[in-house]
Amino acid sequence: MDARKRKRLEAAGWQVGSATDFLGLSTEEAALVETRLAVSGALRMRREESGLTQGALAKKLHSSQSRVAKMEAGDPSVSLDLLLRAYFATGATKRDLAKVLTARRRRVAV
Amino acid sequence: MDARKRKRLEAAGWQVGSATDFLGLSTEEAALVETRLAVSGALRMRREESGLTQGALAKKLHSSQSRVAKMEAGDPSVSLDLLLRAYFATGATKRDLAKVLTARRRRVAV
DNA sequence: GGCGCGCATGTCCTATCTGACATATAATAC
DNA sequence: GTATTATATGTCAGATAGGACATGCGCGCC
Repeated sequence: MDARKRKRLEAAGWQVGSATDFLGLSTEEAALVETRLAVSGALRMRREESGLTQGALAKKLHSSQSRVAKMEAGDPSVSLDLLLRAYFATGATKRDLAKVLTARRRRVAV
Repeated sequence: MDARKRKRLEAAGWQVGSATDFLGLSTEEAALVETRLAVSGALRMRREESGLTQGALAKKLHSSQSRVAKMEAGDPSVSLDLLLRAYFATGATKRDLAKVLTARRRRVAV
């Protein structure tokens, strides 16, 4: 199974297990998926905190509301490039990103 | 701003180099580019420190030597997804990534 | 000199991602 | 009720990134 396919499956919530796990692929993919999720969560937080709608953010990015929704949903069809572009467009900095990457998984407010 | 983005904006009818700069686009692009460069530099460092050739790393990734060369050169044809996949494949963690993002630009050894 | 090794660069063809659009759902206001 | 607003989901043509391959460059070695 190639890495791309694998990524798609895992991001979609699948448990992909096979011999390749012994080659470190699993760890590497996990880190990537975690990174994506961390950014997409942080993006939603920043957007909501700045009172922007998905449509408004999309306009800033010259993108579309549906794509912003997919970013925040962690949809595997969204690249990290686009995710980060959106994240930075909310005013976040590299330093903010670093924080998000080290932060322990946050419990959502209720 | 890289040529592709510029082309896209211009094709969409924007004046690049003037008004759009005030909308935070410039800052956002800068952060993205800096992030890419930071990762690509860190990748090369980790690869060399672990004594891997570009070809060997490529094999791990099921990619090719030329693409690894492009990653490390910061070539715009390489996505952040691929860059991070490679970085994590060297054994780096999210925490390592966070460090790289906050580190002051390092002077290359002479 | 030639040979091999590691890295860089450019060009294919194909796979994947993107913005746009349509449409659906949910919540609120009237 | 239905209108509006924000978000979610699916699809598609066109744009872009992918691996593979060829080739060039520098360097150490014999």
